[in-house]
Amino acid sequence: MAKSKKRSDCPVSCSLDIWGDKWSLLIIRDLMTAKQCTYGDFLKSPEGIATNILASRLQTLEENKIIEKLDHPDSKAKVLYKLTRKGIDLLPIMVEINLWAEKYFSIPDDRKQQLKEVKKDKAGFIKAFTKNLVS
Amino acid sequence: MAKSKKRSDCPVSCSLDIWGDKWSLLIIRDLMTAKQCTYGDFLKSPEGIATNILASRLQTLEENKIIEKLDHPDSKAKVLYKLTRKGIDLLPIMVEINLWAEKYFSIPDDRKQQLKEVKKDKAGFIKAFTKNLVS
DNA sequence: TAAAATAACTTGCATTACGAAAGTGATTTT
DNA sequence: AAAATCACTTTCGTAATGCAAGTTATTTTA
Repeated sequence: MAKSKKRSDCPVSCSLDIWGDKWSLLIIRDLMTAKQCTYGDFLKSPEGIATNILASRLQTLEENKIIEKLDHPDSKAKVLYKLTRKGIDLLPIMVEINLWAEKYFSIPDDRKQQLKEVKKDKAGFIKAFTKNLVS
Repeated sequence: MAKSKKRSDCPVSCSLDIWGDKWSLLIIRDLMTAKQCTYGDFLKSPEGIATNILASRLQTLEENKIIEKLDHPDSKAKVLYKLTRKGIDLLPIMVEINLWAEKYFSIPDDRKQQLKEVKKDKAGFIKAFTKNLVS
């Protein structure tokens, strides 16, 4: 896979160069909800990512230090993926995406419930959630 | 262009179905900084979007009510694009992207200056900036 | 302990999207 | 009246996507 050079110095452009596609943020979403995922876990998500696309995105995200690979404690056949601090710091973006989507789409009830908490104290939620992911 | 059906009920997935690509958020960025843009204005941005891609993205964003077309007051040959309220409400996401990028990339000095203000009072900044865009 | 299953990918191939360049038609300027 | 501008559209080569099947290493089952 060719390394795409950055299109400009704009922070938005630089960010999109890494995770600006239809799949990367879903991988990151999975890692925020589950903390650690195997390759197979990602495949179970409802959007149904193809195996080759998943492998390609995991590689790009790893190259950009958004995620990292770990040995699975129980089995040499499995691999664990988790967010780095850089990846965890995407949480505020993820939260705002959820809030925007809640305003303009109909979203699942369990998500709505969680967002109720978020709106009560956004900074507090981010801090607590981040702390949980970091540990 | 085929209308892509949504991949799941996840708010993140639904959002990415609309603007999850390398260009859409750059168009939105341009509209946030300039308030109104012509087709030619978008082409002037440093990332260098191709004309056919621009036309395609503008159409998708318009279909999804993120932007709208206006008649140009000075000329029948020109078209003005601006954000709808739904598009303006992407501002918090845009702000968080900028903050994340500032932390992990080196970004232009003028952007850094603006982000200093943001960090002083995020909610206040969003409110004021939104008000400016809405008017 | 040999065979089947699981896990994490990789490969092949058809379809779709992207990107660069040139072209079109409606205005607008010279 | 001719040239330029504006907002696209078209063409076409290349790259990315998506589906299915295949591969290799490791585990589990019979």
